[in-house]
Amino acid sequence: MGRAPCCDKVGLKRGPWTCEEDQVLISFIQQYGHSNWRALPKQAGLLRCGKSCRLRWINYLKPDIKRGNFTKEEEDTIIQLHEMMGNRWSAIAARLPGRTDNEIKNVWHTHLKKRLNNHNQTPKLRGRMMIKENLHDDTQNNDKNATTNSNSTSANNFSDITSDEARNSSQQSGFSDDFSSFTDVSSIEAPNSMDEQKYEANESEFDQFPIIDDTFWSSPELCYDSFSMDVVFPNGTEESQYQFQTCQNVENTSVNQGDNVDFWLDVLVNAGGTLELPEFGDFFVG
DNA sequence: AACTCGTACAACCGCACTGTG
DNA sequence: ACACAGTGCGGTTGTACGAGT
Repeated sequence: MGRAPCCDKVGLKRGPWTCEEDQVLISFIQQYGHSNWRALPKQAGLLRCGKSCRLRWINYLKPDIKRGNFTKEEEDTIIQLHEMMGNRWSAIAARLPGRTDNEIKNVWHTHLKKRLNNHNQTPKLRGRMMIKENLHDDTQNNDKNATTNSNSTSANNFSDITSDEARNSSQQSGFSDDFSSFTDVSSIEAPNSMDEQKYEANESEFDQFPIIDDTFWSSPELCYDSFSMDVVFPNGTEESQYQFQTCQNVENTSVNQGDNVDFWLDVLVNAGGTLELPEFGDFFVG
């Protein structure tokens, strides 16, 4: 059985909104709010369906909507977030205050896709996570996945290895102007230092860490709650907080590459700290 | 001036998700 | 557990407008 349509289309107006309709909608919402979109047009005296009213309000009339062209920074952010999240426009819009998912979607299809195509190819997100120090205690996973050695030697090795990998990867992709194909996360600082414990992973352990490719964020085998972190770019000029959201089904988790993914993501969820990217080559944070 | 074509963006459509009875 | 209404989301379409011929 199909669902009933959201509104009865008979007698309802479609197409572009007029100034008068906008004014009616604005003043009604200012006065009564929009607790029920379905009932709103009738109450407001608009010959539109509730869905159309909601869309018009959210995408155009809401007071905090930022109009005008996207800045270079906003476009860069969209590119980065899109690489990370894919076509999850609402999630991307959540990171750009005043911008709507529809607007971002449009600007992606009309401007940014082209801009990336001009670079011959879309940059690939690829990366590995590594926790160096200052993390919450997690002794259960700690035994399995990390040592408590606070010496930074391994972290340096890690940087060397990934630098080479990054360079190789970048060469293979032939993409090195604005982005490369490797994301490297070398350290996380937890905000709460009371129960911190230092972790470090050696190279062989690191080799088993999950690669963060496109499927990482959408694979049904990798289902986690959301987590966020600050990413500091190596040139020190850009700093952004990235919200990673995945589906919520930890029950059916099965990770071929071992349990490390559980551990690291648990740590990330709990830490919410700062990531400092090592100093090497070009790279893309997606 | 008239026409065609491409671009930008607002709006629509259908499906998915969530809350509720 | 189920059905349904309301809402959110992403893909797609429609239309206005400017550039080119």
